Amino acid sequence: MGKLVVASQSLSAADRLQALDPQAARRALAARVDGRLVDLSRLVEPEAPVSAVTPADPEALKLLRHSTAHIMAEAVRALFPGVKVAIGPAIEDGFYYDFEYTRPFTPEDLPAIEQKMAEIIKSNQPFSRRMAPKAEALAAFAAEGESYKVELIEGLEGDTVSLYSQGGFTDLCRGPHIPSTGKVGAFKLLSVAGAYWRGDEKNAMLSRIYGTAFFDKKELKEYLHLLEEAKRRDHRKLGKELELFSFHEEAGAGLVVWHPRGMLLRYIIEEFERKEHMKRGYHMVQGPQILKRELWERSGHFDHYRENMYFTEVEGQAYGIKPMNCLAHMLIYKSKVRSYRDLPLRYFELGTVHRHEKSGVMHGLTRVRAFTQDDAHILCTPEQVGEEILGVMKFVTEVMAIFGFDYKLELSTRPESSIGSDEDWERATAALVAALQKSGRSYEINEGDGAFYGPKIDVKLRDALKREWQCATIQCDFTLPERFDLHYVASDGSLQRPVMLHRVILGSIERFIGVLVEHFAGAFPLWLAPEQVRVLTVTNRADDWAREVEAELKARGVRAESDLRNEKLSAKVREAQVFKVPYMLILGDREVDERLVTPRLRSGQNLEAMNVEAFAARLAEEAQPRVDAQAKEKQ
RNA sequence: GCCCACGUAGCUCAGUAGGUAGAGCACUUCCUUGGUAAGGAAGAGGUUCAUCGGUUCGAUCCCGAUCGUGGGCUCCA
Repeated sequence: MGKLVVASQSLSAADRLQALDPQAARRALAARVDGRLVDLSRLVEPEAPVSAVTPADPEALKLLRHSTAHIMAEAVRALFPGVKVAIGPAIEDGFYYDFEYTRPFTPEDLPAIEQKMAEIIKSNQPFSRRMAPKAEALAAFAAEGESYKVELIEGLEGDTVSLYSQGGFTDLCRGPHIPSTGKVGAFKLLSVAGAYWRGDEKNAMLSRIYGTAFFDKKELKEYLHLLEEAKRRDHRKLGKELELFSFHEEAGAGLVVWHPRGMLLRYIIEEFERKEHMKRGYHMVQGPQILKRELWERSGHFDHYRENMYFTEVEGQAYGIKPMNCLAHMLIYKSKVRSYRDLPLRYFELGTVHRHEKSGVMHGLTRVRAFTQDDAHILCTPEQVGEEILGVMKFVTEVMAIFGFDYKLELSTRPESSIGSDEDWERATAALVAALQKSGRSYEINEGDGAFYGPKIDVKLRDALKREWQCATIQCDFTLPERFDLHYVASDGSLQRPVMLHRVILGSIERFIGVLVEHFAGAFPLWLAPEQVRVLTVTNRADDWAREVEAELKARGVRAESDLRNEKLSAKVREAQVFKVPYMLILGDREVDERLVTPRLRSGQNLEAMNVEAFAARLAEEAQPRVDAQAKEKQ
């Protein structure tokens, strides 16, 4: 709460704004006093600077949505007597409110709630704020059976709490709110979901209703359109349409089956990765899928990661199916005596791991139970750690630029369940922080979000729809080298302990491909497109020439196919468009006579007829790994 | 793992107040040789509606369990 002194000559924020700028005052939803948002009805000191928060203000939507959540709570209370209200904040794209009722709410309940909300909005009830002594508020909520509010108040500091009322509904709330319910221009309830009280799975499951609100109907319509666009780009839908991959109930949840086109895409990405790693001094290695259980006990995985692992037994010997690739890499390091002159050693593996994810968390390619990481472990001296981390960060920057992603950085620190000494954690964290600072990029901190063996830098990609995805991560580990007793001979002849960095660039190939599909809406840039060129014949008189063109392109390394079916050209064009093939070559009598091809771009644009050599030269130029601006355009 | 919803032909979806199921696309055959997003005709396709069990004279439709999917929560590359 603000520490505003109510002087005798204090005016409400609304009055102050009225005096300052009547035009803005009319549109104001709240006021900003000393940088703090307050209700228009709040009294403010005469000297305090006041400005209007109008719908154009970035904070305004949050206010509106939070107020709409209150309106929804009022509607739900009116329609479902006995319901308990929990919390209802504004979120990224809207708001929600959590309830406890004799039964969970279902989508069928939403229309009635929306209708009631519309009535409340139409009646234009003012939101009014009052401060109440804690004891009084507690008694009031307890009398109504609002046990969640009671719990919230008990957790609050101070002697008084603020309450907001509109119509017949009063809620514990910090505020501020819009002046009255009539300011809600457009809203929609979107979905229902279960949610744990206070986000803890040990607590009761509440019934959550999600919705969104805007100042006018046009904005709501645009938002709903964006949801449609996201649906259109959904990699699960496109993955099926483009014949990239499939999932099968009979195979198991979260297990991807790659079809030829999807596998080709994977191959292209993996080959790109191998080359990029070789350029940067990594060695390719490969470990087995299963390793003895004792090894997982030694590494700490058995104690800290068992829930996520699959185990099997052969001839009385217990094995763990690998959920991470680090163990084999340590065995390689240990296979001979290492000198400081050998370091850093960078082991790279496209390693397929299996993790037993909880049944409710799988999601297309982005959350699966078996996936391949572009994983590497860097073993180096303590002095080399900083430079190695920076090297990885540079690697990430270069690769993301090629794929066309912007990203942000996060630092995750020691979690509750972890191994290693405090000193090691401090050293490791300090090394990451130093590298982050040296990189000059800003970063956020996630307390307690590190891996069990070390802190990490997470890289979150931002895709074309501004959604964020966790892909790359860099983890600093002093503990596993200790547990596996790794060492190297230092320049003075003494045995020293190396430091290990765990890192991935794309993360999981599966997830990354899912993100790529959505980012490009399936229209991959030429270098990634599984099928780069499709040769289309106008009549079967061009079949021989088409076969020749296809063979010639293939010989030059172009991924070309031809469509010689007895179909009209328009049908062939349509199918190639559906598969989002970057180039079509139209071959009719004219092309046959002059041994030419007429390229048609995915955008619909036609190029002049040219010979195969000229076309191949154009492709060779365009097919370098880099972002094709055209491919990012909407299809 | 938890809450809610859903699971009908390869795909997208209709349908039955419980009486043994339909369309479009795709597929096959034939006709058509047609210049830039679907030419025409015929045919085949579900062991009967995810699986198993229950209620019922009778279940795709009601109930339960299991598997899977979707939206969330928790967790995560």
